[in-house]
Amino acid sequence: MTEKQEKILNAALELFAEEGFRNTSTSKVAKRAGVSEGLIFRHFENKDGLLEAIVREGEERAKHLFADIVLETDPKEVLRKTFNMGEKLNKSPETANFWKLQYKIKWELEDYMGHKLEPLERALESAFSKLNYPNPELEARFVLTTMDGFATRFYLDKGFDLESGMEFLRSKYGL
Amino acid sequence: MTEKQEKILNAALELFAEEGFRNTSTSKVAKRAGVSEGLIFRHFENKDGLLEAIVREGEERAKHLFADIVLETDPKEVLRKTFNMGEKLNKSPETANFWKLQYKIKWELEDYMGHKLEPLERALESAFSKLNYPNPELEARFVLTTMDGFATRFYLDKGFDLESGMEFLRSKYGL
Amino acid sequence: MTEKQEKILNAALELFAEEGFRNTSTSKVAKRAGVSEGLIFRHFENKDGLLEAIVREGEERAKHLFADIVLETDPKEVLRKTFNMGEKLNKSPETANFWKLQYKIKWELEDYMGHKLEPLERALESAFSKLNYPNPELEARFVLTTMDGFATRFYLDKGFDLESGMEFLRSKYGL
Amino acid sequence: MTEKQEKILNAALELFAEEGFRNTSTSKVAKRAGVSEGLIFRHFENKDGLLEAIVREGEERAKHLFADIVLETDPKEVLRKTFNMGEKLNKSPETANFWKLQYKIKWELEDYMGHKLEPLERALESAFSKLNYPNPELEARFVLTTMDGFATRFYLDKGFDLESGMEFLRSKYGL
DNA sequence: TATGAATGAGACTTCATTCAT
DNA sequence: CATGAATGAAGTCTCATTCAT
Repeated sequence: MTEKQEKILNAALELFAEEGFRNTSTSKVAKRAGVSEGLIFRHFENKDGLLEAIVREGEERAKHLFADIVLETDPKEVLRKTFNMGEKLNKSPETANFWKLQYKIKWELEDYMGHKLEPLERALESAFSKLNYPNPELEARFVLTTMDGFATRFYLDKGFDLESGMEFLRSKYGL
Repeated sequence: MTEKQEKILNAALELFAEEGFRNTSTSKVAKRAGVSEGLIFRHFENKDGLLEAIVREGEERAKHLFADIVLETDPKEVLRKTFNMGEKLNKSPETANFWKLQYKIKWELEDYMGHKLEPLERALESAFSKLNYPNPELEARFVLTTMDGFATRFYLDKGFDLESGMEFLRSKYGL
Repeated sequence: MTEKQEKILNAALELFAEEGFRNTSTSKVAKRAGVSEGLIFRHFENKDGLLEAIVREGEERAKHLFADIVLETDPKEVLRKTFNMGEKLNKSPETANFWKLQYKIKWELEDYMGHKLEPLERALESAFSKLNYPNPELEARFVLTTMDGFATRFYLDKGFDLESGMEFLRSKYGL
Repeated sequence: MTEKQEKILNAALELFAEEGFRNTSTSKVAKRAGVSEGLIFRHFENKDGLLEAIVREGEERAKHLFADIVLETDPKEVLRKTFNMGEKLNKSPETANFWKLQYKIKWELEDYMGHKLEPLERALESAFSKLNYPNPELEARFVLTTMDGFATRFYLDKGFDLESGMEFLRSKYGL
């Protein structure tokens, strides 16, 4: 990954997140990256290729984000770490932008990309099982979908306080 | 609203929902509506005007959808009716399409459109208050955001069973 | 066929014949036709669509050109008319351009388009048969391929005299 | 001519013949030659330089091809060798490709390149003169143009049998 | 009101060519 | 001699919008 490739990727990330994939022209990306438009196509083949590269990076980062949770064996700790993820999505403007884009993309691709979340779902399922919840599978899916709702709202509604939502979840699950 | 205006609006609704706003050309809309392209501009001024009209209709329909809940005074009944909304979003392919588009639009407009939900949020708040929940305001927002998460997933993940989610919520709230 | 469609077609014909299909940009065509570039695509869908339209017209004109020969029953007259075709290809600069393009296209499409010539080939075959030539089929193909060679050279070599070639053929076949 | 120069030339030859000059990018040539794109420009200056090199090689090979005929003094033998050229154009796929390209180029350059054929034309003229044909000059040009027609058709029409054409010519000239 | 031909700006993409390494 | 990243001009095509009819 050369320096200019990174510049392109970052510019694309910002612009796609700000204005959407379809709404961002490759020429805008090139301009923001300080690079000739043609270079985008040499490195990523397509405008779609750019998006793919970003999606792949999202999957990579998601893996890292989840690793700590998935490897945890103490069920309460699994829940606690899950509900702490909110902070991690919001560490820097770049990170926030990055995850916002991942959410936005889902609608442009009409693709749930649920496979990203599967390991996490299984970890939660196992935790709820250990905690003797009556229906661990549903409970796990419920928690994740709820957190998705919180994240979605967080990215769309500037006034929404993500942390208070997470705190609410913690109290619901007795943490 | 003349007959042709309706045809245009419906065609736009379908296409925007299927392929996205930016990805749908006015010429496609005209073709699907069986109408000349120019007519769109006579009636709606802009492509954006088309979208606005659709958004306005969404607000209208949302009002109707919520009216029954907002006017309810029995708190348990408020919750029950809220958790029954899932069915209403899915009555016909047209309705499903309509509400899917409303969700999709949020991301294209970067607008939470939270005001649509405000009356409902207040109704839930009041219900939770009557039921002596410790933090009715948070509880209300939590329920709505969760339902948003369920709906989002429902529209993106063909395999997702909305009704089982609603059933889950009902059991959580002892209904 | 509107007036502007014809202008586009004529401009394309001239430019494709002068500079080749691949070497001619749609913007050049539009400029020469005095028309916006987009209009080309509204009417012909593609740059290829433009070429197709021209090829179709070539087939049409070829039919007309051959009709008189194909309907002739006197074998000597069939040959005479065939060898007179040279003149017809050269009546006006436009006609010359038109047929030159048909020859040129064959190489860009890698397509012999032999079907255009089939009726003519059968007519010649029948004529040679009546004249008791030993191998009418080969004789017919030979004559046509020879004439193709003459035409090719005529279009590429400004100094080549097509009529003297035709005269030569006439004398070879005793006309 | 270094080894890499040859590789480039051969790759260009193949690709130009298969897909045409304009339709072949220098990057494709470089890839097929297994060479960096820049090297093409170091060795041939231009994309046009590549074509020129190929044309020059065509002239070289044509000289060799004709040498045997031009030096022949027996007129019948001149004709016989001329009509045997068909085989030589078709010895290997590479040779076939090479000559096909020479034909194709004529249309892209709008250049008859008749000078290549001049020595051959004079040889035929002299042969026909010795054989007392009434118009040796015309006869010679006629034969060559006819053979050109046969070759053209051979390269464009996969179903065309060149050898039967040559055989036909031989019988016409009593060989 | 309604049509659809026409436009012009801008989208994505390709490509010959240059140049630092 | 050799590479391949980088550029900039140009190419094909799309599309919202206008306008004569």
